[in-house]
Amino acid sequence: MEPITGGPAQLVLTASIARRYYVDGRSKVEIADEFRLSRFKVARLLDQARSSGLVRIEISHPGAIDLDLSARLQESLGLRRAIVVDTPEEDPAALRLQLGKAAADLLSEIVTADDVLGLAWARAVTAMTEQLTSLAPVPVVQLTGALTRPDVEANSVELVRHTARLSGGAAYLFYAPLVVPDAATARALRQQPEVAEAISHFDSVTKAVVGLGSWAADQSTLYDAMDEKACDQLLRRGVVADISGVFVDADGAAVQSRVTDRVIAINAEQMDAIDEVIAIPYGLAKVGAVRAAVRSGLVNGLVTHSPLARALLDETT
Amino acid sequence: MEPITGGPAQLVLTASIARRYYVDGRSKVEIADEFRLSRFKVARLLDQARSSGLVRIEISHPGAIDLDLSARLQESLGLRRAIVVDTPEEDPAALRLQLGKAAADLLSEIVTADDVLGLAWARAVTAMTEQLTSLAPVPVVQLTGALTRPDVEANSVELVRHTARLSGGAAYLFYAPLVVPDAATARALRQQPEVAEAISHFDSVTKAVVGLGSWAADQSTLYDAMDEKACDQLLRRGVVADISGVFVDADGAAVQSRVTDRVIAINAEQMDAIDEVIAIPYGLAKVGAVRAAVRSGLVNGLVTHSPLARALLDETT
DNA sequence: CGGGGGCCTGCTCATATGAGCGGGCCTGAA
DNA sequence: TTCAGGCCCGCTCATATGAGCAGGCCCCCG
Repeated sequence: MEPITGGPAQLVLTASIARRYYVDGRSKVEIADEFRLSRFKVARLLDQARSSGLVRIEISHPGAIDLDLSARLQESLGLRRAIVVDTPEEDPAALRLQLGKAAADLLSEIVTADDVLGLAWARAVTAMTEQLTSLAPVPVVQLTGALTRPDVEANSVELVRHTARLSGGAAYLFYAPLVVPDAATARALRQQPEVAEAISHFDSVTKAVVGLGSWAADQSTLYDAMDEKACDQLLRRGVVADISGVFVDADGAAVQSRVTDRVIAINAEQMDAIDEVIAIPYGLAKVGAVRAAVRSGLVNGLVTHSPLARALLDETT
Repeated sequence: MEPITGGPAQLVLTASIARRYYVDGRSKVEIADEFRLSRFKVARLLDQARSSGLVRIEISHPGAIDLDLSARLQESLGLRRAIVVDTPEEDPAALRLQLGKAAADLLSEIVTADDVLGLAWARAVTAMTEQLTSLAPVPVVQLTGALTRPDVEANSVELVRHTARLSGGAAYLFYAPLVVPDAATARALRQQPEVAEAISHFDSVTKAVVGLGSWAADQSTLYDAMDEKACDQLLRRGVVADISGVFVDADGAAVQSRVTDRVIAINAEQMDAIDEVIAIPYGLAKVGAVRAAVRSGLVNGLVTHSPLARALLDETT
């Protein structure tokens, strides 16, 4: 891999050839003619140049997206999409803004008129919709109930309505909380016309953007909204992440529990049927949750920031 | 050249493909299969990646030689050889040491048993021979008389003898000054058996290392050793460089003059017949001299340092 | 609504390239 | 000296690649 070449003339020759080939883009045959060598010799020198590290190839671009890291993350985790925003930012609100922009760009690029878009409630998803400036005309389906927190003004309904308006497509939205105290109430809510209507469209959703929380205090809006008993029960069942109301353990298996019945949201099976499910995680604390979500296969697209991306890659090693 | 690509997903896709192609070395067909694209699409994305600057290729190596600069210098000046040592060093003695080492490495690499080596007197050439550790067995021919200066202990005879001993080949050397007061003395000296013997071998020399001075005070050992009148005469004739006793003007034309007859050294025609003539210039003051020497076609190999190399490239632009 | 014009796509076919091979040469050991 | 081993070279032949082209699509303008 690194035995570097021989004498200085050899080195300079190799460098000249590498320049001609890689920088000037000439063919090996042309180079061979120019230097009076056989094309085989040229090919061998080029191999040598690469394997000895004499030629270094970097992939970079001026924007905020770290393409190389994105590509590596995508490949390493087997994702359909990965966008890594290169920022040292740590403030959650500022991060949401940057990731929201990247996710919005991604969404407007990949959503076509044939799609049906599903949106779950999450602050990051809200941040994305706020940055969205154009979108193919598609139906927009609300995937989860809303959580209203004192520190968050937007709610899931606004999010869906706003996106549908921008797109010009139909909106399937409803007013209901994400989690209710008991299964019976949840069942009753699901019977509500608007809710039932939205749910009936879950099967046709082709692309979705979901929230992704680590199952711990301050790492999941759902965790923070739920009673301690239920949280603990799920913890005991091995839950490490919630994907907009779908609980998964470290192996990526969806966890069913009584709590599941109290959630007004798309279920694991329905989510699994969606072609592209994108999450926008940030913060190093979410490493485990992201891994679980990706393992589950439910989430196959990520928009995140470089520190988390690096942590994910490191863990893989 | 720089219109960079479209959406983020597109960008990441392009980056992934570039990684696969350039870093992993897969073929375009393989990549096309992997990404479910036509090979044409892959080729176009790669073209785009390169032309947009997304893929950057650098040529570098850990040693002291700046390969990229060497290759560019060689190409730009149309040289057979160019070795650029990357050093900020300005002290002439230290520079000679470094360049001598590089030149020595070069010489031991390119000299084969079929060659006949010619060596002129010059401090840089002396520095080179001192660094020489191995050499194919070849005859070594002294190309010029010696100049003895109070600050230089080695002389051209030692230089040739030492090299021949190292090589194991025959040495053709003689004791004579580089320049004498009048043409008659020079003629007489050339009749001397050893001198005549060496001169008779000039025609068979295949590789030579020569000195290169800028025709000005302190920029040429020969200039400093010569009487003012002769110096001025050559200046008026447009001489800007002396190549071990061969005078050339800014256009690279060899200048004949009465002074030429007083020099005991290889002449322009003989030097021109040598396959490879290497000089080891240093110091920014020599830019013009190097250009002239290269233009003349007499010198077709350079071992120099990065500041001078850059100056030469700048002038060419 | 109808018709260019530009753009993207994948094709054909000639060319460039890679894998693997056998021959010549150099080196080191007997 | 002779011989075996390793190395470097350039060949053959199958494969990969590039240039240029024609069809289809979308968008914009009339």
